[in-house]
Amino acid sequence: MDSDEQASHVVRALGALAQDHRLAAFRLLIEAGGNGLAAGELAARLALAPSSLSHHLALLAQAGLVSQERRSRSIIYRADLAAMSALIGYLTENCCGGADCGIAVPACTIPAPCEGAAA
Amino acid sequence: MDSDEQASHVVRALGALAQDHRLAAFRLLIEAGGNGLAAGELAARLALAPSSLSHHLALLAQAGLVSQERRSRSIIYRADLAAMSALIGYLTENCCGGADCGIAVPACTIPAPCEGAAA
DNA sequence: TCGACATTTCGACAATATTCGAAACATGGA
DNA sequence: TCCATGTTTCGAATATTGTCGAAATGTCGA
Repeated sequence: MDSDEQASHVVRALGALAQDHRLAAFRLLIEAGGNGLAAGELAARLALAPSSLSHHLALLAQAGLVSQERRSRSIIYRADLAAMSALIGYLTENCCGGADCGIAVPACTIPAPCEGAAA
Repeated sequence: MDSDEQASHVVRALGALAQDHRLAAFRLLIEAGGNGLAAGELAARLALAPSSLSHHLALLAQAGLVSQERRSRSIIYRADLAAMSALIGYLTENCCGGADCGIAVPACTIPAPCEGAAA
């Protein structure tokens, strides 16, 4: 990926998170961990019409921040931590790659070694 | 700042960076370091009309990501590294505060101890 | 096969964003 | 004081976004 492509991808990811409902949805998915959440469950928690939420989830998916998997009648969404980490990595480099920098980015806490993404 | 306020501030900061020209402008300011860049210089490098750039800079300033200082006829803009660090910190917690996490955010490299923001 | 459930796609609408030129404002020098 | 320079504010045109209801798609159980 060349530099322009990368920047354009970052803009899309930032834009995907730069909206109240989408940021809230993503945070719920992070909180839900490997289990993920069904689209309907998210819509209910955010008090959004299913079609509105579907649109937002499509944007998040297009930015690569969430993945989807059909499970029976529901479609389960999960946050893509690697994509999020890559975004943070880009911002970190972007923040500290310049002329002067004395910022310490708080390290990722790694609270638990993943309890597994099983249902 | 309560949680909703914080999220709303983060949304604004993300939105400020979620645009080609604004992300490019911010990156130029990061690169320029403590010296900052004049609005006109930024407009020239981004090939944008001065009024358009002024609008973008106002958004970045409103999000707290850049500061401005008049120097003679020019207005010098500088990236606010602390604000950027806070944003990255929020995203990092947001990414890693959930149920499972094994992501290592690359540490800030701290290339130089700041060569001073003097003119 | 049929009906109920979960979600997406489509179509439309209001709200917001991006862009520019023209005009206004601020600063410094002749 | 007057003019040139650098930037912002204003006003308007176009594009994008966020929202919803209605209809279409996919899945399961009877």
